[in-house]
This record gives sequence, structure tokens and C-alpha cells, in this order.
Amino acid sequence: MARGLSLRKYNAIIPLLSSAVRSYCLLHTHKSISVKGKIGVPINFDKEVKCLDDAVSLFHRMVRMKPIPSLPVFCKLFKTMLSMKHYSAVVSLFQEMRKLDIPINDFVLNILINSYCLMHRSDCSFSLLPFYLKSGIPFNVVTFATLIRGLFAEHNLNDAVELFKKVVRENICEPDEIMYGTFMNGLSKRGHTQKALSLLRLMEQGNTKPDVCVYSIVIDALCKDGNLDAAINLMNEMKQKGIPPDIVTYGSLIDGLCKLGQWEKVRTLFSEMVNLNIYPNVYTFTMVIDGLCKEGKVEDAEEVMEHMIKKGVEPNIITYNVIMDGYCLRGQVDRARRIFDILMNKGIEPDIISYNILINGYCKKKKIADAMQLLSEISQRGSKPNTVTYTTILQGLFEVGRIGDAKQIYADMLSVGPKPNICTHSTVLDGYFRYGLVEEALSLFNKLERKRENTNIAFYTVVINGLCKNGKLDEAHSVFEKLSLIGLPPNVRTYNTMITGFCLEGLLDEAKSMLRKMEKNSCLPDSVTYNVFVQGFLRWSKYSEMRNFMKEMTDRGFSFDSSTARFLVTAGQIASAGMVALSYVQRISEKVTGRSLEESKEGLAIVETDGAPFGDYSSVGLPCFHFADGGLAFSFTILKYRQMLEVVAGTKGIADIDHLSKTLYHNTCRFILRVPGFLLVSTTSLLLFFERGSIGNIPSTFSGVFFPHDLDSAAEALLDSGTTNGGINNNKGGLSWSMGREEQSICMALEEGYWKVYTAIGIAKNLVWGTLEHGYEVLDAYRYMIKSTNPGSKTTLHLHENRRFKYFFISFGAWIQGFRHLRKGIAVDGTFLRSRYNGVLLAAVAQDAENHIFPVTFCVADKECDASYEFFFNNCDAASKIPKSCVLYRIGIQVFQRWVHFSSLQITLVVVSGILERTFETTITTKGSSPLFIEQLKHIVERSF
DNA sequence: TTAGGGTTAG
Repeated sequence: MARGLSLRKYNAIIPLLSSAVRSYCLLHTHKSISVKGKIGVPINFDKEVKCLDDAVSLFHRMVRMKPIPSLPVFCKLFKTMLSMKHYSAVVSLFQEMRKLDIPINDFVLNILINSYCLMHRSDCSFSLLPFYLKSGIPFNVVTFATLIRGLFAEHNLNDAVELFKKVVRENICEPDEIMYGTFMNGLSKRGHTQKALSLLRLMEQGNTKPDVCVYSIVIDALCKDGNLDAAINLMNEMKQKGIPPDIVTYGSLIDGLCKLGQWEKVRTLFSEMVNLNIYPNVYTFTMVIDGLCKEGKVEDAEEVMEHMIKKGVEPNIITYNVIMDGYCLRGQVDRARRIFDILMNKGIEPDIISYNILINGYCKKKKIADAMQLLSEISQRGSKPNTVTYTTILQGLFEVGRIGDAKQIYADMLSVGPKPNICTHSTVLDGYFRYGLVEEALSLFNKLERKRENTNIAFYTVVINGLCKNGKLDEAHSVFEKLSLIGLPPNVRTYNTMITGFCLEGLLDEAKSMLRKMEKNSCLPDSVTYNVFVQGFLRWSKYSEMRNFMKEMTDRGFSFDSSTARFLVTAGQIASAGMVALSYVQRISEKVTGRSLEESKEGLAIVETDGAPFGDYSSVGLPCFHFADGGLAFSFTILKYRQMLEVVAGTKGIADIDHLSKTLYHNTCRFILRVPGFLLVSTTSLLLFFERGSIGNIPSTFSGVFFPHDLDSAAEALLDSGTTNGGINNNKGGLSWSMGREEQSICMALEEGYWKVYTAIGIAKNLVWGTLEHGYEVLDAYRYMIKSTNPGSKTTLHLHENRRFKYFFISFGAWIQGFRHLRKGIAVDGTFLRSRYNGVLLAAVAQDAENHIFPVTFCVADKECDASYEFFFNNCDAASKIPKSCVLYRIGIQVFQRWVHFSSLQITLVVVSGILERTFETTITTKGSSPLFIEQLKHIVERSF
């Protein structure tokens, strides 16, 4: 049978039946005579029915009894089964009753209707209506209330409204409080609070007065809308009418207040309740706990949980889920895992949401292996992963760039798994677009459109964004134009996406006309809209327009967000910026908007601007880390620093991350900044070579291309290995070589001393990996392998006169090709190697038009000095053809002046002051540098960037 | 001696 049977089909039978109901009711006030009066069987359902098998065997026992138990006993059994969610089993047993010619009544039929509704088969429910008639059984207000609820459960708002109207208009039965309540709840849960409220007012005028449930439904709807004042007023109104609010009414209000963080009012309501002898139950406590968790106060939440247990209220799986989610929100997935283990030990069965929360936590920390492990545990424990589970895993896989695995999981879903929903599809599309799989994305998009799958505006926004970011602005625009035609009005995010697309292409007039369009369609621009415009103007050097825009922005009360601040810093297309630059940004912000930059999560905008930029950082705290070392991967560090700290915090069970960031400063700062420095090279293999003396498996370790996600997981792995060693610091600013798990376990197994084992491992490693000396000997073979696996690569080996190693230069083919498309500004820096032979790894990086950092070349040298830079740049020029106009600068400060002409700080200063001069039509003087130098630099910078 | 409604989590 087709699902979603139209109301029209069953419309016809309702009026027909309605007269039957009335006449039947008049005639048969003593219903079900045939079974009534029979002696009921004393059955303790709670005790006897623990699972489906119990229910079925009890049923079979019952039908063999003589006399057969009365219908109320069957009803009780069925109701027990429904509470255990065995809906289809009720249907089967009903069919058996029919086969055995056991007479049935309206109660049994209404239960049957409810079973179908709970299975989301309201079409089957409706097809039972003629059966009532045929059997001479009345249907009543319960039948229709159940049907209405079933329609709402299937999101069939139209039919639910039609049915309700029909029942009332044609007087099929008199709606009672429950039917009103069901209908109003359905309305308000679908966002029609005002309609529910009007119906409440109508009830107050009519015969069926609203009861505490009806009021609670409307109060809850108002709370969910954030309209707490109206909700509290309505509660006072019901009190005045002599209807006391109950635990549920208070629950809705407390939940609403918790979500708004109005803890004082929560306290007031709590004492009011208790004074009325209404005691908080597991719902009430869980809502408070959730509110605290969402504010990050998970410790307080755990205290509330202890308190509720003391008061004799046992937390349930939802309570635990809320706390686990709280920890995951703070990035402390290990703590969430501990809660999970605790509830398992208590014998509380985790549900699919528990798993989903934890899987989401792991995915957010990019611990995909842990997430996958949990996924497999779900089935082992007899539960089933649902759509959310799979969608979460998909997001995690795309996030770390495991496209192949993501595709596999999606294919599994399509063949055997739960049905993907709109969220799944959006995730997959977003993933495809992000990794440039435009054809696959478009083919999926077209397929979904053809199948007329359920879509929403967020889904289309993903598509528009994907098209814009993949250079298909025209296609994006035509999808956008289509939205209103298919009844999906764009929201502010959609407009922002489209505006971003136009700005990226320099089509600022189109962007502006989009802004006018959104205002015409009464979609108010938000902070993102303005920031996107400011960035657009900056990108295309439209300073006077930008200035006008910023004024408007200020008038409307918006300020720069962290992304614009970041953009302003890099507006001169420079990778690095010192605090000087930030202080300028700060001043721009204050001058234009009259307020300071908003505090950002990355800590980018919170800067002590006074004092020497490279002075004593430890006194300043978090933000300076980003600028202190001047590490190679500057922007990466800014984005990921917090995340890395959270990893440390999670591993060590530290709650106060800000405090951690300060205490760990000396130990961590260098490490964190150096790690990206190493990894930028995809350096595992370089390190293997220069620090272990061997290269391992070249084809698998050398991609020659830099993928950001490699960096991420590798950084995390390194950080983990550091922390498990009991400290991530060593004096050389690199990895710790202190005793790891491996050594520890060998010590234990051999019952030998540490040093002996350590030495033995050293010898073993040399045997396996080869010695450093051997590595240097086979350097030529290594170069050969690089060239054969990475065509187009250039390497140079420079030896001392005594044939000892001096310099080694390397640039992969992909980098050489890529450099042609990068901005012509090369940043260099050196980082120490840690092997016995020391030395430095010199690196050159440049940026693409999107400000992503890419490697240009690397060089291993004895030390960082003019001589090594000379070798470095000569080779770099031979490989990548550095144009004359190219600006060479060293990250951080200016040293080794013969080859590297500027420091990133000087460049930033000049570029930012240039922007300021143009923006504010003023002259900025920079202290400390000669005007001639500044003029020269300006000239070079403007020509080159 | 039986059927239908309202509050918590991803």
C-alpha cells in the first residue's frame, strides 16, 4: 500500500461513519457484552512480561485459557508491548485474535490504530476505519486523537489540520482536552506557536476548558521560542484561573531559563516548586545539568548530578548523555569516555545517542580510529547505528581527508545501512566539493534533485558554496536564482555564501546588488555579511568603498570578527605578522567602530600591544605564542594552537585551558611552533633520513605534495607521543627521546635496567633503519629514488673538500610547478635538526592567492648563515626561477642580510601602514627605519604582492 | 477492568 494516503481518500468514509458512531453510542452503552463479566486472569504484567517472547507466550497461554481472559486483559498486554516498542508484534497478535474468532472491541482497535501510527503507517490506520463500521464498533475521540498524532508524527501537517477541522466542523465527535492537546502540540512542535496560542484562547471561551497539559504545551512552545516572559505570564494566568502548574510545566520553564543562562530565575522557580511540594525529577535535574554543560560548566553539572542522587533521584541514560556531550563540547573526549565507562559499569545500557555523542567527540578530535572502533561496538552490543551515527562518521572522515573511506561508508549506507537524510547528503556534497570532486558532487546533486529527495535551504547553501569555491560562480548563481521558485527562500547564510562567491571573483557590484536583494526580501545582513564585504574590498584594493562600508557597519553596530582581523593582518599578502600589525588592526577597529576587536577563540585579536614585539612573552600569555617564534606555518599555528592545547588538556585531564596555556608556555610553545615547521615538508621522511640515517619506504612516505590534513594528524600524533613520554619538552625544541612505552615494556619484560635496554634498542634500531653514517653514504641512492618517484624534482648535494657532507638541497617536482602559481614573496627560516650531527633544515615557503602556505624548497645545511642561504637561494633559483621582483624575507627578525633582505615584521609594517594610509588618507610614520628604506620597501612590496 | 495528550540528550 502506498504510504502517505491522501486525506481525500478517507474523507469519504468519515461523514458516513460519524452518524454510525452517534447511533451506536446511543444503542450500546453497555459495550463488549460478550467478554464482559468473564473472570479476569490475575496477571502481573510488569513481572511476567520482560521481553517480546514473554509477551507472545503469555498471549498464547491466554488464548488457550477457558474461559478466555476478558478484553481488558488483552488491552493491558498490548499496551505493555507498545511501551516496549514492539508495534508490529501487536499487529500480528491482533491478526491471530481475528483468526481465532476472539471478539474485539473499540479499545483493541484503537490500540491497533495507535500501533500503526507508532510505526509511521497512518495510511494503515486509516484503512482500519471501515473495519470499525463493518464490525459495528464505534470509533470515538480517542480514535481521532490517535490518528491526528500519527499524522503529525509523519510530518503530515496538512492532513492533521484537515482531519481536526473535519472532526470539529462535521461534529463527528466532541473534541476533549486530550484531542485539543494533541493537535496543539503537533502545531507548536512544527513552529506554529501562535496558532496553538489562539486555539488555547478559543478553548478558554468554549465548553472544553484547557487543563494543565494544554497550558503546559503552549508554555513549552513559548519557552522553546525563547519567549520566556510570555511563558511566565501564561503560567501566572493559569494559576489565577485555579489550574496549578505541575512538574512538567515547571520543567519547560526551567529548561527555557537554563538555555538562556538565567540561573537566578531557575533558582527562584526551583524554590517555588518545592514550596508547592512539587519535587524536581530526573527531567528537571537533567535539564539543569544540560544547561550547565552547554555553558562549559561540566564540573558544576557533575555536582548537580551528585546532588540529585543524594535526593534519591537516579540519573538516567539521558542525564549521562548530556554530561558526555558537555565534555565533548569542551574537546575533552577522554573524560566523556570515562563517563561512558562509568555508566556501563553501573549496568546502564548506552543507547544510540550515547554512541553518537562519543563518536562525534572522537571525530571532532580527529580520532577517527576510536570513532570507528565505537561504531563496530554498536552492532556487537546488539544495537544499530542510525543515520546520525553514519553522518557523524562521514563528517569525521571528510574532515581528515579520508575521502576513500568516506565514499565507502556512504556506499554501505546506500546498500545496507540506515537511509541517508538531508544532513547526510549535505555532508557528502560538502566533502566532495571541499576536495575538488566537483563532478561527483554534481552527479549526486542532480540525482537527489531528480529523485525529489527532501531538501532544505542548508542543503542548497552547501551546493552554492561548493560551486563558488570551485570556480563555478555562474552555476552557483543559477542554483541561487532557482531557490525562490522551489519554495526555499534563501536565508542569511545563503546570501552570505553568494556574496562571498562574488567577492572572491572581484564582482563587487554583483555582491552589492545581492545585499540590496536580501534587504528587499527582509533578510537582514549579519556580522558575517559585513565582514565578507570588508574582506572583498580589501582583496580588490577598493579602499574608499571599504571605508564607506565600514562606517555603515559601525552604524549598524557590527564590528570585525576574527576572520576579518586575520584578513587585515594578511591584507598585504604576507604570511607572517607581528604584534605591531595587530596593534594597527586594533587601532583601525577602534577608530572606525569605536570599539576594540572582539575576542576571538584563536586569541588572535587579544594582544598586549605595548612593549617590544619580541620581548618577554611569558608575561603576556596566550596570544603571543603565535608571533613569538615566527615558525614557518604561521597561519596554521594560529588556527590550530587552541586545538593542540585541548589535546594536551584532554590527555592530562586539565579543565582550565587558559591556565594550561600559561603554565605550559615555556615547555610547549617552541614545540608546537616547531612541529608544523618540521611537518610542512611532509617531513617524516626527511627526518627519517637525516635523523635516523635511513629513508624507509620512499614511495609511500614521499608524496611530494603537502596536504594540510597530514599535518594535523601528524601534529597530534607527535603531541600524543610527547605527552605519553611524560613531558613534551626537551632542550632542542624537538621530539622527546626519553623512554617511551616501547622501552618501558621491554624493561619490564626483560627485568633489565633502563640504560641497558635503551642501548640495546639503539643498536637494534640502527640495524633496522641503518646508521646515520650509512644514510649519508647512500645519499645518492636517495636522490635517485626521489627523482624517479617524483618526476621533475631537483636535488643538489654539496660536499666538503674532504668529501664530507655539507649541503643538501631538495625541491619536489610538484613544488616547482606549484611555485609558478604562488605569490612572489618567499619566506625563509631555519630549524634545528636533532641528530648527532646537528645541522639545520632551511625552508622556504610562499603563499597562493588564498593565503595558503606551500613549501618551495628545503635545504639541509650545517648552520643558518649567509653562506648557507647563498647555496640555498642559488639552487632555489635554478629550480624554481625566482623572478627579480620577488621579495625574500625571513620569518621573524632580519638576519643574514646578504641574501635575505627583509624581516616579515618590516614587510608587515610597511604593508599595513600602506593600507592605513590609503584607507584613512593620512600619513603613517614608522619609527626605527630610515624613510629611504621604507620608500624602497614600499616600492618593492607594491610591485611584488 | 482495558485505548489517545504536555518537560531532558546526539
